[in-house]
Amino acid sequence: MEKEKFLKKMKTLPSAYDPRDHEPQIYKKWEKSGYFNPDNLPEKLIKKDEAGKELTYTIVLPPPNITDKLHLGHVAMLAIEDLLIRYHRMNGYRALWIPGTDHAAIATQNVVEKKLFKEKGTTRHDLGREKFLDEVWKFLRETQSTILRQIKKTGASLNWSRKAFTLDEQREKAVGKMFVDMYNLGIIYRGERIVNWCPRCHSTLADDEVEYKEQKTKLYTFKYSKNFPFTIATTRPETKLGDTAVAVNPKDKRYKKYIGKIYEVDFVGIKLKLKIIADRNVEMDFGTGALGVTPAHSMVDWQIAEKNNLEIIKVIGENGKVKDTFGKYSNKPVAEAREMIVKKLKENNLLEKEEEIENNLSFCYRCDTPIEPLPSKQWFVSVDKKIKRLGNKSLKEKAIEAVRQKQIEFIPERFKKRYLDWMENLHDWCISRQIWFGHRIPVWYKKSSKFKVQSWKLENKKEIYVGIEPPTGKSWVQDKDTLDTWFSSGMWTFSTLGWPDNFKNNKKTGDLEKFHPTQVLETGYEILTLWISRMVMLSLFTLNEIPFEKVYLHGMVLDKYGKKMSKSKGNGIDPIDVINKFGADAVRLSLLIGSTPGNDVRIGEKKIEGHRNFVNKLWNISRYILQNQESEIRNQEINYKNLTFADKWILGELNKTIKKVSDSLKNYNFSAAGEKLKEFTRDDFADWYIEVSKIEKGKNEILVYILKQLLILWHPFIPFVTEEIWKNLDAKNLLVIEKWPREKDYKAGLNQTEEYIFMKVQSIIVAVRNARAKYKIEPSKKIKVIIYAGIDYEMIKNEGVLIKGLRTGIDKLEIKEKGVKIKDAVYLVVGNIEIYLTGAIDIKKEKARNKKELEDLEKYVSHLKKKLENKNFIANAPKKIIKDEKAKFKDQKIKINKIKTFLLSLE
RNA sequence: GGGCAAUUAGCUCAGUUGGUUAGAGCGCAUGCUCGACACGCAUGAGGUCGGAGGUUCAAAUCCUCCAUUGCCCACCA
Repeated sequence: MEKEKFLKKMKTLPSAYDPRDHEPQIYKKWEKSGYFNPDNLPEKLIKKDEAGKELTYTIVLPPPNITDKLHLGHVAMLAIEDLLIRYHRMNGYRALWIPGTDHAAIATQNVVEKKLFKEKGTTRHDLGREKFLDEVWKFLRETQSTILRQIKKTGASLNWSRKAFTLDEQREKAVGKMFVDMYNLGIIYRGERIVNWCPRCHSTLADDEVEYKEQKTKLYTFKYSKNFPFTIATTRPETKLGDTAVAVNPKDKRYKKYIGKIYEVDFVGIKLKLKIIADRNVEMDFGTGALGVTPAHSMVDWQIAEKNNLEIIKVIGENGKVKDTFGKYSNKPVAEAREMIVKKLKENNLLEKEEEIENNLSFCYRCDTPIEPLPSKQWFVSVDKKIKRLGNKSLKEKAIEAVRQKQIEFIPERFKKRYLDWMENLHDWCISRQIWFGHRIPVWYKKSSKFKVQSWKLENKKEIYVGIEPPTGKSWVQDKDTLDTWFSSGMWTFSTLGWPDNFKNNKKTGDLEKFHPTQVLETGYEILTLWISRMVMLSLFTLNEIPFEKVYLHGMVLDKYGKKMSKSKGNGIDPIDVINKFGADAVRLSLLIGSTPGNDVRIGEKKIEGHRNFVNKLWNISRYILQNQESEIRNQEINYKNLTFADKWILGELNKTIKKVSDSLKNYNFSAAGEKLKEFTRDDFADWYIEVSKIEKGKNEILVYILKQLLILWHPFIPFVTEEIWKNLDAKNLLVIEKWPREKDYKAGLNQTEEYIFMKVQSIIVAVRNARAKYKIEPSKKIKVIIYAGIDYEMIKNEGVLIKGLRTGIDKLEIKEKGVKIKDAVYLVVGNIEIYLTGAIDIKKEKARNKKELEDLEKYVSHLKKKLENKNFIANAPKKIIKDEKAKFKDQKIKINKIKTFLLSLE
């Protein structure tokens, strides 16, 4: 009769939690509540600092590319950030998490270009700039909502009303203002730099568009002329027409005497003036150890030339041919010029050696043409120019200082070194890109002028106009180039908070005042240098304030074989698939647990499945409690006067868990926090306390209380299922805004001895329960159990002292009890079980059973006792004695847990 | 070439400033369908912590060297 009633009750909630039935509705409910917007959070939840100012907590979402589809790396990022945001929201902060997308100029342009070519066979040059950009925007309108929609599926509590895009109107304003400000201060200037030029595509290539290939090339060893004292080696004789120096290693004894000298030579009919200079980048072992410096056509040589103020002679033009100022070599294609020069050298007996070497050459990723490094006019941000407003420090200095002085901290710390190393070697930042999609450079030139300018100082103000709004009149042409995407995303922390409108007369207002600097920037370590450094510099430049206090770097998400996930390999896990299959909670948990900051994480479906199972476990815990505890008890206070041993213990464990979880989260140790919660939920609460509670059924407000606390603690990790259970508990508010539990002293925990004994008792109680069920013993009947606290559970079981009796039947327990000598027993009651714990043990009897082992044990125990009791004895003991002591027990394979229990028994 | 990391159970990984017995999940073995949960429960097997030295009363943890793997940067004239 009673059983039927119970089973009927059980049917109201399904035994397996199906996320698909709940997640979409829950997210809608959250959005409707408005709590993702910190302005809407209830006043009474918000904490204030000593000055009476409300606490805020801000994270900007690293904007995914607008054409992206969600991958597991995104989900890892979202899970971590959502965890931080939800945790702080529940802790009384006005927590703001700003969503947005990045226009990802190069990537997006490439996608559209490829698509156009595939569908219509047209290139962007066929279309022209305006029509091509129309196509890009058309494409973006189709794709842009995908990533945002997918982000919502993960449960991310982003403030959608503050959504931003790196190329929207507000950001365009910010970018323009930044450029103009920097230009006016001389931080932005125009200069030359070597770029990767594809003579076939007639365009520059970004560094990541260059492909390197091992190739066999000829290395020529030659003398420039007869009057030049030594030979040099090159794979590109034709560029030697532009040499202005020869570099050697300063340590190289062979050439030391030549350093500083200038030679005028006749190189295959062309006059060159060569200075011998020292540079430690020159390898003594390569070639002849002497390097002909061609500033205009090699990256390294360019740097050497800059350092040594060398003249720059351009030999090769954008068409891949020699320029027209080189006599008979003029206008010859590179390969032809090379042949001619080699031939000439041979004729003059200047070619000493011709050998084949393996060489790493750069090619255009699109057309496989060898790259021609060429100098080209570009816009730069100076990182070295001192800025008055910043205490006469440069951007570089400020950005280094902020980290050195620990205004910005890295998690994990090792990335601090990488940041500083990179920063210290930082050269001026080239911000112009020869692509069409992006923020167009806000510079206009007079149509008539030829902008032959080398640096900002030489700009003729009448010929150039720099401003946010275009100049009036038709005589102006805008610069064709666009800005590096990192220029706009580098402003992300403050451009999303209303800069420049919210920054008047050097004072922050509105959101900018409230939420900047942000607290954490959480992103993948691969963009540490690309993005983070730029954000630091731009924020310091314009606000003279750091953009964020902490940088948390997560690793890459790899497949279960440790490979990068990619579609072409077919090894990728589509997060949307697994979210549908296992639920967003399970996916999030899989990415949070078992991963540590800065380290890559491997993930396979099996892992997600395991966490799905755990989520289901939590569901069933609540299902059991909900069905057994009537609603009137759900808000009842705990009566601390009337606690059982078990109650005290579980409340004590809960306190420890709250502390451990809170501490771990504060230290960005998400995995540890999650694992501790899992351990408490399953091992302590479900497998033990709930089982014990079944012994004495009835009202138990502690069950409900602990469940509620658990839901709060779990919520930042697995928001959906916890919110759903919370709803079933007749809670008035959404769990999103529930207060995080404080670690309290309930005076409910156990003392150390009690705890130790209790740990022992745990398994016995479960065994009793099992035995009761098996032998159909009335729940009301009292059971008396006697345990040797001094003996390990394993020993008890093996030796069949008491537990075996329990497991095989209560009757036998009674019989065994007769032979036991009890003294100094501890008595306790759990439900209807009376437990006597005794430290007494009949050593003689045990000895007889296993003499050898026990002797060893006793010896070791006394040794340990000494060690434990007298640390000074150990500390002060001569080395030799300690070593002898150790040697005595070296070969004994004694399981230490036996020793420990023995130790207890001897005391 | 420069730098950073990793190496712990069959697999994937934890292991906070050196300190009682090196942990978890998965997998494996055995037994459980008893009133939340088989997406479950109980019990168990499995590790000389990559190798070699060193520091220390005490090392997975600190130092040195070596090996293997991965990543980042520079780029070979």
